[in-house]
This record gives sequence, structure tokens and C-alpha cells, in this order.
Amino acid sequence: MTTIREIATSAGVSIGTVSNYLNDPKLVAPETRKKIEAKIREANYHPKAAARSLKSRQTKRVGLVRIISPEDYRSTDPGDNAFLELLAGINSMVAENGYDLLISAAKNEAEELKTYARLVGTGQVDGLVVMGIGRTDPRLPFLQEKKIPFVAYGRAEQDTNYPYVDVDGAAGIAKAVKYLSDLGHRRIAYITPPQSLMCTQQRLEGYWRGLAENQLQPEDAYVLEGAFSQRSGQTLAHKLLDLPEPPTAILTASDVCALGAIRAIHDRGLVVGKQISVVGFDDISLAGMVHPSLTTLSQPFRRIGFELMQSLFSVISGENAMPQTILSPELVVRQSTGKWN
Amino acid sequence: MTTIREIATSAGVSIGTVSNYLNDPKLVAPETRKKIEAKIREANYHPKAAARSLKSRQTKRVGLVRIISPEDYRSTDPGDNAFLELLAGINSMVAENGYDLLISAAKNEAEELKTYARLVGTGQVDGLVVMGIGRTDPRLPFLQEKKIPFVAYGRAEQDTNYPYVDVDGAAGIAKAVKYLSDLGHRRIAYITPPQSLMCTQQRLEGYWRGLAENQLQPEDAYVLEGAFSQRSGQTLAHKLLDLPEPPTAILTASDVCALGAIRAIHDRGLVVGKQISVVGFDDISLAGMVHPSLTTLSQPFRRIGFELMQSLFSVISGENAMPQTILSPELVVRQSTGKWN
DNA sequence: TGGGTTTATTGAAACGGTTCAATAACCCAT
DNA sequence: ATGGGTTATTGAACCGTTTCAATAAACCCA
Repeated sequence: MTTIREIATSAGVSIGTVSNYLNDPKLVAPETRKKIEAKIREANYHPKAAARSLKSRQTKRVGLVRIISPEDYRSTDPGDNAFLELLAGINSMVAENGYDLLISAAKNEAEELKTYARLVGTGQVDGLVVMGIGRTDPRLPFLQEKKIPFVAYGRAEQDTNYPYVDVDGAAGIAKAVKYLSDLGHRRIAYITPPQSLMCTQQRLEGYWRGLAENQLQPEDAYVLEGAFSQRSGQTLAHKLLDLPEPPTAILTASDVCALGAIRAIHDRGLVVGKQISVVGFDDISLAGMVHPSLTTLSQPFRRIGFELMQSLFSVISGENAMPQTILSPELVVRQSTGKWN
Repeated sequence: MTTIREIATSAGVSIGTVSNYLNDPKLVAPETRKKIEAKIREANYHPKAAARSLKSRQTKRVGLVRIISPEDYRSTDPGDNAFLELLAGINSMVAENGYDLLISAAKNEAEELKTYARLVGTGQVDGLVVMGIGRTDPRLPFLQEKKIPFVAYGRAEQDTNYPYVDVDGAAGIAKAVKYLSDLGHRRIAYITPPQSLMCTQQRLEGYWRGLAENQLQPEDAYVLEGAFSQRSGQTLAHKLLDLPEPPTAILTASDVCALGAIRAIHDRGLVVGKQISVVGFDDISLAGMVHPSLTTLSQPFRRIGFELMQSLFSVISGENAMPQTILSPELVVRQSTGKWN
């Protein structure tokens, strides 16, 4: 295994000079530069990351902790599809900046916090991304106290004094409500994500606001709390359809959840997009592929990944200690929604 | 930042002893152990990964390179959904063994090879996973020459003398052909993945074998080369339906591809599962959610992830230098297939 | 009691880079 | 020639661990 020392001696210079070449080539004279370059190429030399980061205190790595529960062997969580797209964005922006991405798995939330502690403690990363922010999230103060750069995907309830990227769920849902109202719908139901998540609060607020802005009667029975899952969509849609006055349109927490609702509607012999409209959330790639294709609120996951990393790097570089970005979801109209009367 | 030295002095022992405690507690006397443990907990000490791996030459990290093309902003590749599931398996098994996962992105195949070189050269990982094996894959000899432990997901054409985990695509497709034949289908088409991929060869062989074993007439026009994408499935299904004697069943390269085919069939006013049967491949989580739900060959991605990592760790530990595993896909029968006549 | 073994602990030398003060070399103006 | 100011290069200390030969302590048994 070649070391900087071998490169130095073979090129007839000191290791300091080679180090300079490696970190800031313009510090070394052009002709020396050529010699070193030749030797490095010849020996196919790469400076060892461990040695480098031991002294320089930076790893050129950013970290991410992912919760993977061993029990649900099969991930039907749409967040997962979204996660992949997000990951693609993160990954490519990370690469763009000459970094690598370190992913750790944790079994549950308690383990997750420990994993963050370990990643930071062992000094394996220069910064972190935090996802799935809860209404009050213990990870935020923890990382802040550790003074390690991080960016959150989402805003917590209070104390939003940390770097984040978020999607304006309220505006999105309000947009969808207006759209449905314009189509003539008066009875619009909403299957929300779990209350514990921050995004739930925002979206719910958008729902109420949307109803108010369009002179629609709020109706508690039309708001059901569920999960992001298909199963949840299916069950809760059935519940809604069992109401004495069932809704004519259903907003859901995710595309997969919407798919479940569509399944339920279909099972009752109703036609989606005609008798009942369904709106998803996320715009996962399959939303356009299924039949009927899904009207949905598009979250630009890849873009979000980009933004997250750009924010993180600007924190790491000290360029901007508190970047905060909010993106708006777009309403993508497809076949699962239609006029009412 | 606390170091091993501070722990040592505060516990009144030498750093060597602390190191022993860290790496093999039973080397240190029980009572000393208690003292050290207390101090470590008190200071919330974590040994620095960089220092550790500089000396010990192991990183407790395994790597993975992912190609992310910047142009196709939207990943419709089902391989991607599968990839996520695979990743979950890999991730959790990696965590199980006290390792972390390092993911790098590359823009294309040339960059990918360079990225492998960098990961290995800079010594950032103890082992690697290689995915999407081509018929002859340059990464295999490269890594072999570097003498770094790795495991491939898939078998290359010749020279299969490396550790791998693979799915028996031939058996899977043959199973599907038999199933369709038993349902009465005589004209079975197959939309294959790109020829460059190794899995294509295997599956194609399974297709021919399946036909032969069920006394069915092979028909060149029934085999079309496409991609894994939905678009590909849609286009090629149309092509098949345009044939003077169109097939009554279509095998596809992936579930997403099957979804495309179903869309095409639907557009022509035909009923999937009645007039035409469609079989997917992968069994992504959405296969059971769409309507009609998809008959498909299930690849146990999470399990594959497990196997990959178990293999990798047994290579790393030297326990088994050449683990080779082949898993069989299961036929999952749902609504997209049905009797013919 | 003493020699031999086992068990615990220590101290110092690595590991392969970065960093920075010190030096050397060079150029130009006086 | 001399001095001042750049620009290039050097050498050694240092980063925080592991490793291992050497030592010390404890134990065992004849």
C-alpha cells in the first residue's frame, strides 16, 4: 500500500510538499507539481481517509440514520418510495461536493438517538440529516448541544431555530381543497397522517383553511386519523363510505394511502373519478402508472434532497449557519378526480 | 473532545488498558473494568473511528456505489423500488454486525469504477457490494485484483469465481411459463430486460426451457427486448397486440413493466386477467395494491440484502472466502392472470 | 520456600496523513 | 553588493488509537 512518504521520496520532495499538492496544488511550483502528479498516477496513490481525518478533523462524510423495524418485513410505506427519491437527491449532491454518505440503521427511535450519538461521538461524519421530524423531536436539541452541523427535513412544533428544509403541506392541502371545491365537491373528507408527526398539523391546518376559504362546512366525521399505509387508506375509506352522508371526495396522507382508498371504493362498485374523487400526496412515480392515475400533491423529493445537502454544506462551511427553506407542493391533476354533479 | 488518554488518566490506568477494555474487555481485571466503564460512561466517551482505523486497518464500514444519472430526474425504474427493499436488508444486517454502510453516487459506469477505486484506495471500507452485474463486468476483476472483500448481487457470464448471491431467474420464468401453460395459454410472449444484463440471459433461457417443457411452439416475434420501465412495457405490449396472432399471455421483466403492459391492454379495451394475462417480476410492494393486482415472480429483496451482507461478512472475517448463494423466486398468483378458453 | 505459569498492566512505537514555523531560493530595487 | 519581499520547500510535531514486547503481580504446586 503506497503512502505519502513513498510518493515523496520517489518524487524527490518532502512529504509536506506532497501534502500541499494534495490539498492545494497551487502552493507547489508547476514543475514539482508535474513530478508529484506523475508519481501519484504511476503508483495509483490515494491518501488514506483515516490518517487524513485523524489530523484534519474532517471526514468528508455526511450521515443519515434510518429506522428499519425488523418486524414489518415488507415495506409498504410510501414514505419509503419517497425516501428513495430523496436519497437519490441527497446522494448525488453529496457526491457533487466530494463527500460520501454514511447510512446507519436503527431498530427504533431509542436506538436511533444512540446511533446519532455514536456517529457524532466516533467522529465519523461532518454533518447529519434528520428526517421525519416529530412535533417535539429529541434529536434536534441533542445535535444542537453536540454542535455538529445538521439539517432537518421538516419543522418541529416550537423552537424552529435550526436549519431545515420543509414542504408547505398546509398550502398544498388548501390548494387541493380549492380544486375539489371548484369541481363542485361540497363534502370533502381527509385521511390524515398520525398526529404525532409535525407535517400532520400543518396539513390539517391547510385543510381547515381550505374549507373556510371556499365556504365549505367543516365536519368532524370527515377527518380520520390514519397512517401512510395502503391498509389504512382502505379501512378508513370504508369507514367514510359507511357514513350516512358519505363524502364525495377524499384527501389522503399519501399516494399509497390513496391507492388503498381507491381499492375500497372500487370494492363497493363505485367509480373513482366519477362518483368519488381521490387525491393523493407525494406523487410517487407509480401515481401516473396505475389506473385510474392519481391526482396528487407532488413533493419534489429529489429537489428536496438537493436542498437538504446544499443547506448542510453551507452550515458545514460556515457560510450560512441557519438556512431555512420551504418548498411548495404542486397539484398534479390526473384521473382520480372529477366533477361533482 | 474526550480521548482515550483522558479516560486512562481519570481511571488511573494506562491507555493500553483502556484500549484492551474497548476491544476485548475480558483482558482486563473485573475491578479495573468497572472503573474504566464508569469513566467512559461519565465522559460519554466514544473512541474515534479515524484513529482506530488508522492503526487497526479496519473501518467497520462496508461500501456500495450507486449510479444516479442526473438526467432522468424521476426514477421510474422498479429496480429502484426493489433497491430500497434490498437496501433495507443490507442496512439492517450491516447494523446487526456493528458496521455502517457507506454509499457513494456515480454519474455513470465509468465514474462508478473510479468511485470503487477511490473507496478502496482511500481505505474507507472493509468490503463492498456490487450490484447490477453485467455479462462481463469490469468491476469484478478490478476488485479481485485489489484484494478487497466483496460480494456481487448476480452472476457474470463466465468466470463465476467470486462470491455472489443471485436469484434463479431461469427457474422463475420457467415456473411462470408452466403456470400459464396449465391455464391453457399457448401463445406466451416475453418482454425481456436489456441483453447486456446477465439476468436477461438466465431468464431467457428459462423462457425457452419453459416453452419446451410444456410442448409450446417458440415464436421469435413473441420475444421483445425492452427495459425495466413502464414505458417500455406499454410500447412493447402494443407491438405484441399488433401482431397478426397476438399472444394471450405476456411475461415481463419487472412489475413496473407489467404495469405498462396492463395500461396498453386496457387502452385497447381488453380485460387483463380475462382476455390477456400479464405476469410481472419482482413483487414490489405495489404489485398487490394496484387493480388488477399483479401475478408476479417474487424476489425476496430484503432477504437478498441479508444474504449479501452475511456473505460479505464471512468473506471479511475469512470464515468463507467464496460464499455463493442462489435463491429461487416464488410465483405469486393474483388477478392479472387467468384461464384461457 | 522457590521456581514456573498465568494473568494484568504498562510504555513506547507505530499508523499515514496535516500543519506550521523555519528555512531556502529567488527576484528586484536600491 | 545589500536588503526586503515573495514564493517553495522542509522537518518535526501531532492527531487518537492499537499493538506488542516487557514487566509486574498473583497464583500454584512440589
